[in-house]
Amino acid sequence: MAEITKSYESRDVEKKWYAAWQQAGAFAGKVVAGREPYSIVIPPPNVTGVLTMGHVLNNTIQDILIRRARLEGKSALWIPGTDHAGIATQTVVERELRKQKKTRHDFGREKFIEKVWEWRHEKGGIILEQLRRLGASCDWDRTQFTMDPAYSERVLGVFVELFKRGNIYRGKRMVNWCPVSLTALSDEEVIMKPVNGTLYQVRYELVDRPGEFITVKTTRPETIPGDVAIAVHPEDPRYTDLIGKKVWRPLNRTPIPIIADAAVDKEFGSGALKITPAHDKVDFEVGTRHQLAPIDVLNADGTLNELAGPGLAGLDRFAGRKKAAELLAELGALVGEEAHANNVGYSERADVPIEPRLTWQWWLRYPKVEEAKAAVRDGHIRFHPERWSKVYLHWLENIQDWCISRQLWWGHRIPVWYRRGLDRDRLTPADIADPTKVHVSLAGPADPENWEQEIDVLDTWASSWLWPFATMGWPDRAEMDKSGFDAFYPTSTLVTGPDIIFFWVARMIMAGLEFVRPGEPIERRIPFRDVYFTGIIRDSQGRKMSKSLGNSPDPLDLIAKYGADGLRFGIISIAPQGQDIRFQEDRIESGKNFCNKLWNASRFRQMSGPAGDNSSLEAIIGRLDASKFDADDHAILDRMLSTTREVDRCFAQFEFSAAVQALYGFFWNDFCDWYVEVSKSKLQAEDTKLNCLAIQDLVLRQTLLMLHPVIPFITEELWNQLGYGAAGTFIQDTRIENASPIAPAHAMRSLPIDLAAAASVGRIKETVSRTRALKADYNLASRRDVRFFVLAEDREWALVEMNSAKISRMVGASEISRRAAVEGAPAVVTPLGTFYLDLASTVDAAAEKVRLTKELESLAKHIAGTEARLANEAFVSKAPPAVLDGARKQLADLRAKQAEIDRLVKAL
RNA sequence: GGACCUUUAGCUCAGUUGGUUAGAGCGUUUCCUUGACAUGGAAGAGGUCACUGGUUCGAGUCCAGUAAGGUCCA
Repeated sequence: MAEITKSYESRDVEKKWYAAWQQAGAFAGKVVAGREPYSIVIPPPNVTGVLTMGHVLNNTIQDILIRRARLEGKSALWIPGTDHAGIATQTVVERELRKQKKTRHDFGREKFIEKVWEWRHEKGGIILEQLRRLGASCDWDRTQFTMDPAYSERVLGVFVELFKRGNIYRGKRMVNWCPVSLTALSDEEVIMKPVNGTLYQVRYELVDRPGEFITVKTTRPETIPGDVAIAVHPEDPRYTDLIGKKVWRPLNRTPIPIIADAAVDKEFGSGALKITPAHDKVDFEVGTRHQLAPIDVLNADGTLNELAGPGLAGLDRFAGRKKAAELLAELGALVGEEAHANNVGYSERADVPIEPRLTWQWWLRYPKVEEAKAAVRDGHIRFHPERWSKVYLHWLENIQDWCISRQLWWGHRIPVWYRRGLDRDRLTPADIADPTKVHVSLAGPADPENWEQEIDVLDTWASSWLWPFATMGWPDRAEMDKSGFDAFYPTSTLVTGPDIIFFWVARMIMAGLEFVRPGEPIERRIPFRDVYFTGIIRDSQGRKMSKSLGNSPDPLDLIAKYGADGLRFGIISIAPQGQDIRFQEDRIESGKNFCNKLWNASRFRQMSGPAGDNSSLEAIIGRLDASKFDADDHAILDRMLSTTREVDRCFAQFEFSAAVQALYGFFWNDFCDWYVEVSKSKLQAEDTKLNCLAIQDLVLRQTLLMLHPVIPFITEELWNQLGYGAAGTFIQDTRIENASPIAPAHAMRSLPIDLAAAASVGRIKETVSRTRALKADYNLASRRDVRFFVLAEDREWALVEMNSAKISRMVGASEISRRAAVEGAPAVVTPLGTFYLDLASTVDAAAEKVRLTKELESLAKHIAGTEARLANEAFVSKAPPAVLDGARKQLADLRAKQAEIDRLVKAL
């Protein structure tokens, strides 16, 4: 066994073990008979992405779950992969081409897609490499990409199937158009932002009553050339006589009608609304109701077209807005302007205002909406924290059809072929359903020369919503068998952010219910049982981390600085369930320090004595000699068991942060600060040495097992250095004993824990602590040769005597002796008697009096409080006996202490 | 406009079904390089639990309202 070095150096250890794990196939998710399956699919990161702190948190949690499952003896599978991120990837590659002064059109669709693939093979998926650095134990042999041929076939197959089932239709409807990406977006990809704009008051002159006007308020004067009517509310008395009349449209001057429609809000503006069906969702509906043909005045890129008329045509929409206002002013039609704050939809990716635009698109009527609600409402799928289920249900209640087509090149090209020569702008639903006109299939038409394929591709989310089953070979039976589909589906836990609850979580649930194991019970068809929503990582000022702010640390820098384990431990310890997280680097440093502490405690064990037989739990327990147990042995084993129970509870409830804190407290405070310190005297005595070493081994072994999912590298290294596993095995090959089985297991292995003895440690600790404080008060904290005299009852003194070597060492005393009486020395009242500090002669009586009086004051306050409670008739008659007893005992203790200090003060 | 979250020590946060004197880490003050660890140890200071009412013998915890900050949806 090599000697453990003085401090933990993460770099080499991480490299060594990750390679060893991979080489041994330790992450392979295999179905093993008799082992409960446990599976996770990674939320596929964007193939253009690099590792962010959000990924660190999210993937650390997944790794914790999967590694814990392995320790529990489950067949654990974690499937990694990336998605093709249509817009993002296409944008990245186009940006590179622009450096060569080229656009995708210079290459054409086929060649451009080749370029994207080139980019993907060169630079895509860096993030998966970075996840390895973090220690993620994914089954890398199963890495998937949504554009892989097999995966693509599954995506397109689903399109064909949903088309057959009548869920998919083609329609010319208002979509959210991104004028930068030049594609439609789904509602979910539009972010509403408050914008300070201008509300323009524009008057339209009545055709048959020159000099009379109707005034409307609009934020978008540049769309006036697209106006087809002015609408008022049918019950608005101000306008009833005008309904049916015509007004002059001020730009591109033409008469347009005044119509009545209940959609108009009488309260807003003047109560009259300009109707521009091509550029507003509500207006489009109004226009349809009144059979008014839309006039589209915008080009796809957001510039105004010829229909906008001279002066506006060719301008960008924002320049056009200013220009339109100027033109209106010149015409005398602009009668006012006011500041106006409203919400404007922005494109999520390009961060520009979207345009409502009328285009032909493919739409999906979501399947299994009701069942998807039931799955969560009835608890087949559990959300953590539970409150997100409300958000989920609310979205499903108000669900809208999903625009699944995108005007991009990079993506799954929609498997629809149109008969050559058809006018695609005039296809009716009947035409679409007619196989002689429109062909929908995976294979394509048998006579391709007569057909033209749809040029649009599918929304990326229309591929990732199949992720939990398409990554496991579905629907190909042979592939499913190969991947263990029958065992691993439904997956166990999904770990993701609440920001994609609509984009991804809800859609996966509907997809699973629609396609997997039709006819079987709901719990067999859902894609996962638990969904854990992480918080969002913010900077120390609470701002979201973003590239533009530059406030996002590079996780790889943090790994270099603090180690992957330090980063993992740190990030988990600051990530409470369900809350956003303020990132503070010093917490990551704490993670590193904890690793070092673990390292050095192990080093201490190694230096303290020969390694015994550590090859199994039984072997270590076999080395224990219960007859040699003292209070500290009982206490540390008791705390080990209670910590195990607590960690087990935390895992069951997805409280990772609490688990890490429990382990931190147990290991640092109970084991290192106390047990290791008292060990130092126990190790001096030959008759207690071996038992003490065995206890250290038992505690270290169990601690390493509990910590391994969180900090896999260092625990693997120490596990091997300390010889807890057979040669050639990993820590994950050992079964962790969970809280539920561990207490009986230890009891059966004749490990009797004396709880009363364990409890006495509390009194010893307090005595040590108070005595040290007394020393510190007299500036003797660092002296190791102080003498104490003790006034104590027989029972108290017996405990002091039994533990005298430890207490002397912990306190730094050369001698602790019992006296019948002591005069004129500073003293402290402890649970084990009154300890007098022997200052040999000189005591500052006045200072000592001040010190003790202060303590008396504090005591008096507490005594008064407790007395008041006990004097309260209602409390005595209604409080439960245990609380009452506790209060009485507390009062008795406080009074005894008060009497003793009183005596000390008088003796001065 | 609707829904949800947050408010506890200088900072970041715990606080399980209401029950002894409200905890942790970091920071801070004093002391200590003693043989696991200075990435450390010891001792200390620091809180009217946002506010107002209510329920209760008892409220950081339950209820109602108010205020501030945040998120999502419209």
